[in-house]
Amino acid sequence: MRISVKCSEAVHMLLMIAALPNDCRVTSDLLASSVGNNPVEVRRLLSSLKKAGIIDVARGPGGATLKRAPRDITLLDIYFAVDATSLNELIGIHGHATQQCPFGKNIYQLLAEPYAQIGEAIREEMDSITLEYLIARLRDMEPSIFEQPAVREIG
Amino acid sequence: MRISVKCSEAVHMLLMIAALPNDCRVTSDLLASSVGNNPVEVRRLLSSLKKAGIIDVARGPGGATLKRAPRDITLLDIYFAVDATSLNELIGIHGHATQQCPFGKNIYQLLAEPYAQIGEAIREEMDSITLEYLIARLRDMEPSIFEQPAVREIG
DNA sequence: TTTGATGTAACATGAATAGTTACATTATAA
DNA sequence: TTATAATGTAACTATTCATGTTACATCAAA
Repeated sequence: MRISVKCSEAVHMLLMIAALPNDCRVTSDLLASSVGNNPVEVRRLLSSLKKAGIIDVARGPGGATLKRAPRDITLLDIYFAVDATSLNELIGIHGHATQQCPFGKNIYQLLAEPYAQIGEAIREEMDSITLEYLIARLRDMEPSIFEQPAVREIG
Repeated sequence: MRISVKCSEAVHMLLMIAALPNDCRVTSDLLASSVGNNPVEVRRLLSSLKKAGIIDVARGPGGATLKRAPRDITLLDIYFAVDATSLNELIGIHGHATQQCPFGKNIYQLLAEPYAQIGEAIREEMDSITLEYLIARLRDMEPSIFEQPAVREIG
C-alpha cells in the first residue's frame, strides 16, 4: 500500500468513527468492508492511530472512538500516525554519492535546505486540513449520513 | 530507487553538467561514479531529462549539455522529468472503497480538493527552486569547483 | 574503420508492501 | 462464570515494483 493510500484510508476510517451514531459499533470488519481492504490491514491502521493518541480502540465487542475533537485532528496528524517514514524520507537525498568528488561531497548539504522548505510547505498545508473540515464537506455531499440521532460528538 | 532519490540524483547530475568546463565530457560513467549509481540507471535518468527538453545528450564520444539556462530549470521540471508518476499519484486516494457505502461513495470527491491543494503547495515550492540558485549555493560551499583547471580531475 | 560513447531491451535480483492464517487476549453480556 | 465477539499481533506467503546486470545495436568523431 502506498503511503498516500494509507492516509486516505485512515481518513475514511476516522470519518466513519466520527460520524456513525454511538450505538453503532465501528469494528475493523465494518471498516474493512467499507474501505475495501482486509481487516488485519485496517487493524494495523487503527493501531497506528491509537498509538498517536487520535482514537481509542476498545477490545472485546467494543469499537473505535475518537479521542480528540475533530478540530484538533489534522491531516498531518493522520499522515504521521499511519506512516512512520518522515517527510524527509519521502523527499530524500541519495546517500551513496562519492565523498571524493566535490559534487558528491556537497550534494546533501546543498539540497538539505531547499528540501526542508518543501517539507515545511507540505506540513503547513496538511496541518491546515482538519477532520472537522472534512466532516463538514461530507455533510454537504451526503447529508443523509447525519440525519440520524445520537451522532458521535466529542469535545 | 525512491522518487525523491531519483530527483536528487538528477540534480547532482545537472550540477555536474552545468559546472564542469566545456572541454570535460560529462559521460554517464563519470556521472555514475560521482552519483554512486550504475551507468545504466544514470542513462535512464539522462534519457528522461533529455525527453523533458532539459539537456542534450550527444551520442558517440559526446557528453551531456544543458539545453536551457539554469534559471529556466526548476526542481519541479526535474521532478516531473525523472518521475512519470504525477503528484496526484504520490498523494493518492484508495480506489477500492465500496460504492454501496455512503462513506465509500464520497471519499474520493471529498479528498480530491484538499489533496489538490497540497499538490499545488508542493508544486509552487519546487517551482521556486531553480538550478541557478542551486549552482550559486554550490559556489558558496565549494568555490574550487568553479576555479577552472582543477575540475578536470573529477571522477 | 576504429573507438568510445549512448539507447534500450531483456532478464535477474531484492526489498518493500500487502494479504492470509492463526491464535492469544480482552471486554461485555447473558 | 462462561460464551461471545472483537482486538492485537506474530508468522508466513505472495506480489509487486524498483533496481541492478548483461548484452548488444546504434551512433558520432577522430
